Amino acid sequence: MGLPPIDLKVFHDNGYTRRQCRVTDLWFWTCDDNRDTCGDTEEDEYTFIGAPIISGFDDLGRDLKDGMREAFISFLENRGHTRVEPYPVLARWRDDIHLTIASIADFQPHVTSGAVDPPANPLAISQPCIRLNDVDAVGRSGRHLTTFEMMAHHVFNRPDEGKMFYWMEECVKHCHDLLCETFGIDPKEVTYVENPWSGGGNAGPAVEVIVGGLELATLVFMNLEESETGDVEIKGIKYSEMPLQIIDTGYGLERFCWAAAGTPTIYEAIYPESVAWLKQQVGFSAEMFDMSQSELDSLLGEMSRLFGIMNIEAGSDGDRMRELFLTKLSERGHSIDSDLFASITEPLSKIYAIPDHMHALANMLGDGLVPSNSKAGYLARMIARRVLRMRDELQLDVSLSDLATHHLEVNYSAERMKQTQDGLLTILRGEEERYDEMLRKGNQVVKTAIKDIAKDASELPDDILFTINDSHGIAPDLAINIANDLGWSMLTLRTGFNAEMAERHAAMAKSAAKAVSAKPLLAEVPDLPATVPLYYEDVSQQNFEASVLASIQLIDDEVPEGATHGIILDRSCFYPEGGGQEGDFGNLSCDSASHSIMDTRKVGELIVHLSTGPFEVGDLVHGEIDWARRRQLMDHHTAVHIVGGAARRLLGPHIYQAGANKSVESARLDITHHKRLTRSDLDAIEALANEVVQNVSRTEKMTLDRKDADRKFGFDLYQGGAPKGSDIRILRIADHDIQACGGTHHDEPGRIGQIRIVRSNAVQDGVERLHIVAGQAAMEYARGQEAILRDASGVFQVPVDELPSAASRFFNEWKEQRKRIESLEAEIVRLRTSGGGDDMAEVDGVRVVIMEVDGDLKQMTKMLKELTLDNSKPTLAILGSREGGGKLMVATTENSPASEKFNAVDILRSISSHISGGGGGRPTFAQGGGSNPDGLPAALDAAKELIGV
RNA sequence: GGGCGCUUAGCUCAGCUGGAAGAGCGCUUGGUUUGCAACCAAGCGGCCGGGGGUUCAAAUCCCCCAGCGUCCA
Repeated sequence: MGLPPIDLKVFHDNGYTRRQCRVTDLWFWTCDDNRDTCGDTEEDEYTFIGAPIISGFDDLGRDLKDGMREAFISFLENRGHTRVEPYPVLARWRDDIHLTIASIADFQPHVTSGAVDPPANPLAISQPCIRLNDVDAVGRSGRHLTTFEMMAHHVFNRPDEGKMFYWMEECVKHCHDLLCETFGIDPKEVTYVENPWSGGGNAGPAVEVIVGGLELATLVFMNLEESETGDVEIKGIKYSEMPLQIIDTGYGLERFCWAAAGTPTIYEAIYPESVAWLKQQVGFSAEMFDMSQSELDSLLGEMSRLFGIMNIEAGSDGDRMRELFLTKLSERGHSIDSDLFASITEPLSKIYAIPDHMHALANMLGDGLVPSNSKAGYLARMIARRVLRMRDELQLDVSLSDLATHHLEVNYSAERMKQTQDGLLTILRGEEERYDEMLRKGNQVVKTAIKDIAKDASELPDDILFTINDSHGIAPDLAINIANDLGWSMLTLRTGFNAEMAERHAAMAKSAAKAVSAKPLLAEVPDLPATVPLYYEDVSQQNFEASVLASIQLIDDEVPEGATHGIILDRSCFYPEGGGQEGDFGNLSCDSASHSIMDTRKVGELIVHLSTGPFEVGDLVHGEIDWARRRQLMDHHTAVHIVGGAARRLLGPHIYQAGANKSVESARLDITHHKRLTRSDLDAIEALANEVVQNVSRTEKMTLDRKDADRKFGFDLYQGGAPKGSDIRILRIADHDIQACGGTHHDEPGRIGQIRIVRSNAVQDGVERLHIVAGQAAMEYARGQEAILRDASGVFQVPVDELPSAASRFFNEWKEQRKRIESLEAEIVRLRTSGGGDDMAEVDGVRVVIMEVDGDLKQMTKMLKELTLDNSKPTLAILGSREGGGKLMVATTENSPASEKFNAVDILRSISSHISGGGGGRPTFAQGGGSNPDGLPAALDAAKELIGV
């Protein structure tokens, strides 16, 4: 069965009745007796355009948003909710999404799974979000945004534990009171539409709150989880009730602002200064279209009302929509043709989209994101490029960083930014440079791609357009523009091409998405209590006693040579591989057996020792870890934290750990940064890191509940990835670096001794990998480097400090001498062929040179050039060499009696059998080789005979 | 994480159905010019990113590595 109807006292108390929508068939509640649609249909126009439906707000833009947000949250505070500060827009605490797409995302997965308590309960928040799914509709639909704030009240109920804060009845009442009392909305304008929600394995009843034809809020009551035996069915999937029952609401801050402002589009309500400024920069005005201002205003107002009922989404058929739109417009007394329509909406949609995109960029970069060619960074780059493209199409003479400066000034609240304004602008300048470079290269790419296409062609082959887009970043319509400018004036882009390309990308992504699941280490994971880790209590503990709980044959191929059994103990001070730190090695022994431990890994909460042999369950064993190895791993791990902190202090707040690895030989730390690091950057980081090693006497370690950890240190804690579970282990190195980390670390940084940053390389755009050696490994690295220098200086016979100059001198001399040899070889050929000796003859006015020489094909080529390139001396030259199994080359002077009389390929073919080979080439230049160098004289003799000399 | 592309003279790039390494700009010298710009002529300048393989022969085809770019998750 499906969900029962939502029938609440609050509806009846306010005179609402339940009806079925004539258009959508959905059930809804209304107090307007004349209403027979749910409010969100193709027949329901916006009622608030030019007639604000929310009262009490006179501002626009940032002030309006601030006022609206505050009104919302303080309303809920007065009703027992706790205000919670917004989370970052980069969802660093999650490994499944890059961006925060909803307020509930803040609490997934740990709070919504029940593992961790929420920061407050019930709570109120206004969470900045970014969604790029509908990016194409932004600016065109009048209401789509890539970035918005989702205002929300959330409740996490545990009825089984007697914790039931409130459910549907109270939730809808809060919502209704807020709308109709605080914001003074006429209840007749409000409809509540029943529309069950499901996604991600959960589901529940939900109510869409439609006001004035616009969906202002959604109230979701998530109390179901997917279950084969469930008794509730939604969209063909069965669900059953779950212990945690969550209220997930979402109120669109910007939509509330729009309804309060009554502007033609949402953009004018929240970015009024930017829209006005851009219009002025572009020169967008009524005169542009031969209209009076009032005519244009009236037209735009009518268009916005229409936008409300036109479902303009990404992927919808643009041509059909336009036709429909124009028809409806003319029904309302605005007869315009599609050209005029386009000339108004095209620039306008860009003027609207730019502030939205700039806001999204400010949110992302403000959170410390570095643009990149992959992952979250790519999303920022994509938005930046959209802005630049729109700017170019508007022919705006403003840089991206100028746009940002303006946006931050009029629309942004800088106290939200972790990144500095300077840092943000620097990053954007870099992005614009890249964009310019891409365009410049793109021009060249288009030029070479189309050079074989007929000038009067009307379409480009799909493959060319796909390749130009995918490999060079030039969108198909831009490629066509470029081609038009280059003289292929008939070319146009087929309608729907972009949609086809998107489909093609989707298909590619689908076929590439084959899950690579890790092979299990053990055939069967035994049901045992979690192994008690001893390595956190005392990081320097090297021995321990424990009892064997299981001894299981290893099945994975990916185990070290010799390891046969996985030993599970009740406790252990062996550190299992994790957090980029490799596992411990060592030894386990009891009275009857002793085996080496080749590696240590974690399976669930069990520490598995990879042993070279079995133990009996119940054996009491003595464990001893390979201390030199562990100590080196600790050196490297602690060093990585110190280096990361040093990089952040020197390079900026956007420095974030993007990955790390710590082995015995060295450690790697990947950091996010927008520029390549120079050696002097590395030197500075290295120097600061070593200062920390010397000056910070102790590291601080603590374990906090997740919600306390979040509150105390924020989300920069989770640099090493999103940790699981509710307890967070934290390592703090003074104020230098604070991170959640499950690795083993020195209590005293000084024990590391020294840190060297060996080199850096780019692991992807925007991510730089630092190669680090610390402690003993640093020493060994230095020794190794010195040995290399000694060996090299031994070869050159110079002191180490003269190596660079000696090497460049030798290299230059080598180049010069190579050239000298070439010219000498040519000289030898000249001498041997100038005197009229055995090597030279003449046949019908053609000089014939047949001789054996030294050298490979390349050298022989030089000689041939010497012989045949002089047009005043028509020559047939046949050279042979014994090198590499025997080589033969035949050439004639081009466009001369020699080339008319002799065919080089024929001559070569007829003599190459003597050296058991073949070859080919052009009629004036043939080359070949064989496997019988001793046949060379015979080949040359045969040639003489053939020519007749 | 996956796909695609690029790396050739100081710079920007052709050449890549394997067969004599190119163009434009810059540089040097000479010519022309009162001088400059422009123009003309000649010249200098190449481990064709690195390493392996296939082949008589690789800038060109195949594999690996490095650097860079780009599209998509």
